[in-house]
Amino acid sequence: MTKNFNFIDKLRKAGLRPTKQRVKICEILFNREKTFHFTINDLAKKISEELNEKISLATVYNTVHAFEKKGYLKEIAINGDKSYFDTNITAHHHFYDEDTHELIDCDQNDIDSINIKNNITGKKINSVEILIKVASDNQNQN
Amino acid sequence: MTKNFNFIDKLRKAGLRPTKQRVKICEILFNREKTFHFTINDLAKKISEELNEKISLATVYNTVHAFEKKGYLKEIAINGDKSYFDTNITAHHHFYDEDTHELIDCDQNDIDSINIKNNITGKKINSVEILIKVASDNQNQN
DNA sequence: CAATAGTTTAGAATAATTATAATATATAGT
DNA sequence: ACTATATATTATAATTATTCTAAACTATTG
Repeated sequence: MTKNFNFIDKLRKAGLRPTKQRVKICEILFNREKTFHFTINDLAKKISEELNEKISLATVYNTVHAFEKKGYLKEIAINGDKSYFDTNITAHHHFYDEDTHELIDCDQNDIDSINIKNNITGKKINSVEILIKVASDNQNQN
Repeated sequence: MTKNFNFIDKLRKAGLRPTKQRVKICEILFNREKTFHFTINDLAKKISEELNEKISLATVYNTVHAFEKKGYLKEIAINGDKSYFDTNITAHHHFYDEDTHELIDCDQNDIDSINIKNNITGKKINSVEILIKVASDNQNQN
């Protein structure tokens, strides 16, 4: 469990107190190879599966939002009904599988650089996110 | 009111019964020059402002979703908390003003063509949406 | 180890959306 | 035009997602 020291450190550096709950959530979110796309609900479910303890939903919300504010998580643009978060905070894009409602990372290198010729005057561009919606080829979507 | 005939026709062609409520909603949505970005709530508010009648919220939901299914409206990808719809159903992209929470159309011509080199196997691309988040230049967002 | 500032928690409150079931309306067939 | 039937609308209830609240708890500082 040497990794938990990293999480405690990580939280401290962001000015967040390393509470038990936050460290646990860190373990679930950041102890993994590939990036993790999730809704608050997904995460809450994972917590009760992988941990034996239960963390209050309100705390999950608070923690995720705290992590997002500190840049440890990124909120992803998807059609409005749910809020998705992403542990991959580098600039990248997404495929959204409309059949399975799954989100898949799309490497920035898989898309030729995007050149925006016209910006809103007086504003600066904070981010450019591409969402590529895909679906099974032989399936008719009505 | 010659325009209402168009709406009745439009609804009929989509197999939707031209009810009073649907025609009214058509008037509000499609009797305008520039595209209209809205949440269900925005639309409901507009209805009670511009019309003297009141249409049940459930009907507004049903109608908007029926229109979306028929391709008269497009749902737009934004960070999860709200569902936005767009009367502009042509391929185009959006600026999202994080200061004002306003959505502005971005013409496809203002962005150099996007070339996606790697698709998910067995899937076909249904749409490619770009969201450009902007904010005031001299304002610090924490 | 005590004080305090920040955190967690259960549950209430709010907001967004969908379901329900009764009533009303549009359409097709006469 | 009239009636039967299918579909739509409505108010309200139910559901789901999210935020707020106030009390109990915990990490940090001195």
